[in-house]
Amino acid sequence: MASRKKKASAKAGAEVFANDAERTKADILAVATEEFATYGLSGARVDAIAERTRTSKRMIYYYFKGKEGLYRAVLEKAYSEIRSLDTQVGIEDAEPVEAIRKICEITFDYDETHPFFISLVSVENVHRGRNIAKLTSIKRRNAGVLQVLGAILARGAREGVFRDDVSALDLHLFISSFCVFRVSNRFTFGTIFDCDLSDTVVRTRHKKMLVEAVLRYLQPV
Amino acid sequence: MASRKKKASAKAGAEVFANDAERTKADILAVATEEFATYGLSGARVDAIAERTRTSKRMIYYYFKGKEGLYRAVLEKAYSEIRSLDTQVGIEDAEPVEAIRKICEITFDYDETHPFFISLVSVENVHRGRNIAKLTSIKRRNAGVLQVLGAILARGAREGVFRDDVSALDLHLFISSFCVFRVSNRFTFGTIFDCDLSDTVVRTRHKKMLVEAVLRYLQPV
Amino acid sequence: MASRKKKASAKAGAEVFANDAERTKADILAVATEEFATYGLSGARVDAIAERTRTSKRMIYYYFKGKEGLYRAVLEKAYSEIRSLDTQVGIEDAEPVEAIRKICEITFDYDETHPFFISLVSVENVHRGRNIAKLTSIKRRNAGVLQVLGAILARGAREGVFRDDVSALDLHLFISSFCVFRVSNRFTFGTIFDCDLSDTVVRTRHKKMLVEAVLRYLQPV
Amino acid sequence: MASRKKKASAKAGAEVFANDAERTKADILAVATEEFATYGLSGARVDAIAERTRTSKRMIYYYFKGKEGLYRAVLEKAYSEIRSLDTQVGIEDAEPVEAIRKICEITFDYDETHPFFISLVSVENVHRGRNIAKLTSIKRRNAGVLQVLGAILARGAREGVFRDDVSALDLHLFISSFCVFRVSNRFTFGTIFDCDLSDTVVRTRHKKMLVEAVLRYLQPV
DNA sequence: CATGAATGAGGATTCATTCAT
DNA sequence: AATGAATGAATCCTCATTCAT
Repeated sequence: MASRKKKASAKAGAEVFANDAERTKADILAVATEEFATYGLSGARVDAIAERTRTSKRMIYYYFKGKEGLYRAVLEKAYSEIRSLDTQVGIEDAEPVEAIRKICEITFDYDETHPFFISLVSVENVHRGRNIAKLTSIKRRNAGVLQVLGAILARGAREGVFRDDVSALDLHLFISSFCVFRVSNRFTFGTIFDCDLSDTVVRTRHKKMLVEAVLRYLQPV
Repeated sequence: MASRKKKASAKAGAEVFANDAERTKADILAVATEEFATYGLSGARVDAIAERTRTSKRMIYYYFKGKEGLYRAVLEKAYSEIRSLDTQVGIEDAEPVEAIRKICEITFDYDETHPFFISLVSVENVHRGRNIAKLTSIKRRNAGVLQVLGAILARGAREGVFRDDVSALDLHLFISSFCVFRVSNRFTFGTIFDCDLSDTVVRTRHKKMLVEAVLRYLQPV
Repeated sequence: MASRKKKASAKAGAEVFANDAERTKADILAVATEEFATYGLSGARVDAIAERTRTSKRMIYYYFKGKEGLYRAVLEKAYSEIRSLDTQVGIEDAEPVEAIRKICEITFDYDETHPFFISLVSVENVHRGRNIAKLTSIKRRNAGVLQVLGAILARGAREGVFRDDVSALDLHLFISSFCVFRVSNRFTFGTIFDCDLSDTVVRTRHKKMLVEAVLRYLQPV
Repeated sequence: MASRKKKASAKAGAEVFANDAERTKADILAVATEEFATYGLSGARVDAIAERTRTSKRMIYYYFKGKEGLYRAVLEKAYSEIRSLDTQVGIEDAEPVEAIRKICEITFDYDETHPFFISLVSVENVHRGRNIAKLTSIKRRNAGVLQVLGAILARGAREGVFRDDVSALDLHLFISSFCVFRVSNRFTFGTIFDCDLSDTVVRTRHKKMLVEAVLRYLQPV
């Protein structure tokens, strides 16, 4: 009955999922992402995930072996979705200053619109990155930003618009810090300082602030 | 860390603790801080905390009512210890540029040396700041930084060394982002980009980077 | 007693239980009935119940959510079993005096043979009927006696054998008082007055006493 | 400090309590009576009792040895207070019919106004009268009613106003049943039959009903 | 691929009671 | 006669996981 429905809709929009199995897995992952992001690794409940899924709890074990397997799959999927960010854009050809501005803005917007991902990363860090260490695929893919940033920095330095003593790693750290922190710590920061970081006005101001700070920092002396 | 300090001072000057009750509570809090920071709210085990304590599990319930009560007490204590940071220093009288440099460095060093506190804040944010919202004392105390920063910014602007369109809130966010992120996300960042953010050389470089970025950003146009 | 019956019928006709789930639940309920009746709501031990069951403690939580859920289920089942008492009999057609005699005797015998039920009701009253208030099914079913009694009283009055100023409610209270009290208070009463209310001779005498008292009370003036 | 206050007031109104000890004990007993009546033997909490008392938890152990000792003391006190009922009255000299009417009404009123006592008796019966069996004093005192009733019945029979085949025990059971049940089972009865047995109109009607039923039952044939 | 029933092991919490002072 | 601190032993409950079908 439930499977019937799945098959029907799978055939209707056949372009996305090859088959039911993939759909089921994706469904579980989507729900699990939310659960892990909201309650943490230990706080997430397998039962709760199963309940909000089209399928049964048994399927989680069938596809992901167990809770930790599911968590790792969630983590992997979350990280795999940012990859596109840096490679797709094709900003290496743009003017250095513009390229940096673009990267800042894209990063800022991505983090702003993906709070579950940010939360997931927090969770993983609380657990000392034990799981991400095992997912080598993430490493391979995500380290790509550094190439992009490095190329832009190099060209900027060559063209005399950027100083030449800033590493791609440090610049990425700088940009990420601001973008991630605003989202990851919005609750404690918002509570303590009585402000709403998700407010549109604030968001716009902060995006501009980031770009300005980064570009000023990169200016040659 | 907090536990280290506590025990040391207890031995150094016996006058610190009025009685055993306070000692017992402090002991529990120190251990719990580590546990919650390491395993998260749900991941922390009351049994594990009790075992590493001078007292029994029963005492945790006697003094803190339950796991969540203990967590809240830990949170409160952790936040109460930073208060000193901004007020004690007395940097309001220093030259604006020097004052800002000092604040950046103090913040950087504090976060660097208090990873459990940083982790605790992450945990609290994953749980959407539900607990910190109830601890009004934290709010009162910690919002003090803004006064200090505001005064320095105002004087800097008056003296013409700072631009006048930067709010204390935004500046604090900027500084905190970098200092906190380096610690809170050191595992995922370190793994993905194959670097060790706790390395002394890196740390020194980043501290300098922060000061430079902040001061450049504050420069009048 | 309830457990006795259950097991017997389970063996007699295997069709009674559709599946193991129902059997497991019934098994737990039977044991729990005894435990709650004997030790009260707080005095009953989930562990003790589980131990005397075919299944494990975990199942109690699986099926009944918790101790209180189990207690409520026990209460509901106990009350659902009396329903038959009044409706099945079909005494509405009998001669009024005979009908009343019958009802007195049935009530007397039912209470006499169901001490666990009587005890359960005591327990529930000590807890101020908090749980029964939530079980609306009980209300619906058990209030049926009043219809039966009312019809008999009306006919008796019409035929001139009963006075016409007695309500079904009061009559039911009258009958129940005696039947229930004899069982519910047998221990304190028996101890204080050195008598055994469960003795066959006493029981017969009291049954006769009840009928006589009720019929005399109903006589027209 | 607290003891000071007690002594002062004890001296002021010295007529009631011989000393502080007696006052403290009475205070504890009063609170415990309510607690045991409301929550049952296992449901009552020593902490809860202590908290509502002028003294500390330690005193409960000092005076009553433990929870069960306290419960027994509560039981004993509750039963000792009815004693007066039968002996004080001095109705043996009244006309038999009037004497019976009086006894019915006194019993009815006493139970109606002492719901904690009634509840306590229920609790004790759920626990199979284990504790009351140990309190021989209760037995001695309370069995006195039978003498009184017996004397009245005998005189009534002699005077021809009562039948001569009714025992004092059975009559007492009859009267008690009604009076106790109305109070002890008011919650379940009230819920199931949607009525309020504590309503003044109902109460008056039931008191009259009891007297009438008893007197009719006692009438010679 | 799918499901409801079942569970061992562990986890949080509570309780009556005692101890040091 | 009194008190705050402390506690061992339960007691209720939950969780990730597996089994029978």
